[in-house]
Amino acid sequence: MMATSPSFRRARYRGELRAVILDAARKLFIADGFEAFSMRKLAQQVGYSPASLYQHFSSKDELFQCLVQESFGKLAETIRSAAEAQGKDAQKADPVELLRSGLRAYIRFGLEHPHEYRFVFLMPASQKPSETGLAAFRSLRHKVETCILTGRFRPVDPDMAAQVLWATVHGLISLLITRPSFPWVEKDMLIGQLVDNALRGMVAPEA
Amino acid sequence: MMATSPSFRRARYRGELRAVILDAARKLFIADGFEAFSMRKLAQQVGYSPASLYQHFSSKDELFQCLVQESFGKLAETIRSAAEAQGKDAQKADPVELLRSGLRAYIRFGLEHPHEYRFVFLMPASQKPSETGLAAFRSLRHKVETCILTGRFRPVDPDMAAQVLWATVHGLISLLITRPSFPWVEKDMLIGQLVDNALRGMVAPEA
Amino acid sequence: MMATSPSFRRARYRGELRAVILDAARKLFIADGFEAFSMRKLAQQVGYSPASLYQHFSSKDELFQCLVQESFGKLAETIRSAAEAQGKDAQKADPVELLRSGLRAYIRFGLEHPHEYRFVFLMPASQKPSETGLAAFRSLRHKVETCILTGRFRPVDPDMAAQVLWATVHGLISLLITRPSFPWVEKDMLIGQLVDNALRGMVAPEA
Amino acid sequence: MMATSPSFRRARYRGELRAVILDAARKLFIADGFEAFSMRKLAQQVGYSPASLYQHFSSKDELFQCLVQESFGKLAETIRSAAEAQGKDAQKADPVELLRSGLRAYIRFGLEHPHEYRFVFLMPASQKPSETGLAAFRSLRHKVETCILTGRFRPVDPDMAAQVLWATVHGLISLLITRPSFPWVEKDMLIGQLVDNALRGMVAPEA
DNA sequence: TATGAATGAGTCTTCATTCAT
DNA sequence: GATGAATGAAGACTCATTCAT
Repeated sequence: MMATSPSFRRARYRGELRAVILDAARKLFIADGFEAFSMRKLAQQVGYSPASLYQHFSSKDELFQCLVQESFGKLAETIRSAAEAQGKDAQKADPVELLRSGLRAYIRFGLEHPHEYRFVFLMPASQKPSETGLAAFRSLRHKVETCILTGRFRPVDPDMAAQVLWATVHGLISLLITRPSFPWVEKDMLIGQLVDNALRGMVAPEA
Repeated sequence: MMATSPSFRRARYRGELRAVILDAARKLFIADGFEAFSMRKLAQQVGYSPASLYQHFSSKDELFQCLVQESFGKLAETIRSAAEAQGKDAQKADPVELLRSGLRAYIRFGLEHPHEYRFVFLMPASQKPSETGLAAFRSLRHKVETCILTGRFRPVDPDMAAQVLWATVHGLISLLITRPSFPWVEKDMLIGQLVDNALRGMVAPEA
Repeated sequence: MMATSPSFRRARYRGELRAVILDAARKLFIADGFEAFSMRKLAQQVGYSPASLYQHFSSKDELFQCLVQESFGKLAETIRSAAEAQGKDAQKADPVELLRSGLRAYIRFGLEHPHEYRFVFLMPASQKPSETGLAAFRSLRHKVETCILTGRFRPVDPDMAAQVLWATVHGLISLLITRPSFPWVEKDMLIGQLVDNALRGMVAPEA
Repeated sequence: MMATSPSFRRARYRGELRAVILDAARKLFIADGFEAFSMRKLAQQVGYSPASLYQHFSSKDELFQCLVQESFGKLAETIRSAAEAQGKDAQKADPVELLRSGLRAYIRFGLEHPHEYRFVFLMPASQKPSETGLAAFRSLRHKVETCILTGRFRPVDPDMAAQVLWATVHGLISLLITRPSFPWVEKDMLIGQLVDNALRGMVAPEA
């Protein structure tokens, strides 16, 4: 890696270092796993002394929390932009379709950013549900509510329905991430079927 | 605890020690988490010297793998016995109902033995799917196949359907385990709805 | 504290900073003890960067020596002013009473400025007796000499008598400072008795 | 030092290591002071790896406490044996003389074992007065009481008198230890005078 | 003058593991 | 079987200090 070359290091702008360190940290977490991560290794990776890291992050824990926050931010951003993209024809469009594409976007994000997803959902987490996390869930529930209010879904508790959907998609993402060597069927089809199946179970039978 | 008393130790039969050690190890994992586990603490818990453990397990890793195997065994056994319990009237009974109660048994096991489930599915796992695991999955797929062949399910790829179901229930278990502080709705209802919803999405529309 | 506000800092005159730093350093020593003191913490307390301190003190050690000097100065000043206060009627007054009040002033200083006293006498000291220290001792010896020359004290070596007295009062100060939780009797009485007893041992028996 | 030679090390008997480590630790404390002491240096001195020390002492602090205890033990033992040595003719002997020789023994111990004394009285101590320490003080107070009850001392509070005496002798010891370069008068005479003077101040005037 | 960045040396401590007894 | 002793490697983190800006 060029990262350790002094000339490269000297070129870094002010304050950029936090980002550089965070990137390297993420790589290490990804490569070696949560347990194998150490400040020493990170310092080596970045090309600095271990002590240097502590000028940018007060502790290993703070650094890790930053990583989680970043990942969560990306997830939230993805969800939000996906929602906005469809916001235009939201009124005309079938709310079930909106929900379907939202769920797919969520799964896609998880699979395309497995490490971010890991940070957010598959790691010894700070126990309290973050406000951002709750906001994301509320957004999902809102979509579900629309489906129910418009009669497209059976009349069920929107909280419960949203939790069922979240659990469903989370299950697929986490299994695909943590069991990559399982003989899965073709993934896109699997994703499609999982989402379709969950929604099909919710839609009200046509009069 | 009496476990550390010499007299108690002397009473142990040969080979029994492996079990004693494994039990203590599990307790430690449960109590302190994966990261805090160490051979030293285990030895102290058992009442032996750290060196002694190496006469029963060649390494920390082997010990851990044994723990995983044990947990997996319990899971497999639970599933199998649940299946057998219903096997008698399997021919008469609705295959969808068989499947439903199987899925519920799986979820129940996960929630009643969160640590076992954690060992099997939520830990930095040895990557190859174990034969026992595949067997368990095949058992699930078999039930799904029956549903399809009897026309109770839409005609879909049984592999895919089984994977969808597995992901669905796994998602709920893992979220309930790792995010206990999320404001979940009443659990039994949630479980029921999740399973019902997934199955409802699969059953063939009545002619 | 306002000490860290830039506006406050800007108001400081040149050279004043040394004093500000020394004051903060003393506070830190007092609050956290000698071992916990560090340049970093000092810098933080003062509101400057650690590097800044090195423009005012060449090293941690120099800074510490300054602190000791300061403390010693206060002690010397206290003793001297106490002596002067009684200097007026020195000729009429009983020299033993002068000595008594001097010793009491010394003890009082130690107990009222335990940290100063600590700096001077209870810390890994630079080994050579400072000139200031010797001067202070000479002042004590002079008072003793007067007692001897006027026949109020037994005819003993004034050096020895002065050392005995110094050791006696130092012992009380240092024990009271370092063993605050010992079940001491009432302090003022203890001080009075200690001084009175030492002097009583020295006065010549009345003809 | 031979201490690091393997052949020497191998010769060590079981359990002897604690003593070896403690001795080396004391030397280090003496040589470099409390602050400069580190487990690393100790390990190097003893010829072992740092980790080894932790099999004999659970922490740096425990090791230090052992050192203090040992020193205190020696002090207590010295005092006690000195008392016993005179116990035979205790009834006939002048109680003041008993006290005098006790105080001298205490000072002698402090000067002959300055490091022990340092550990016990001149170091950042665990704050509560140890039971052993209180016992030693009570023994001193008892001697004082005898002097008072037999009319040899003025009728004063024995607690206060004992504290005055303790402070007096402690002052001399600690100054002689920490200020070795001060121009002291001849030590034996100084000791004699200090003790005699303190006692002289306490004895009741002859009728 | 002040400081952000950097660091080499050092802190205590824990770990899994080995080996002679 | 069991263990006391020992260790190399690693852990997070702090320190006083320097230097270019």
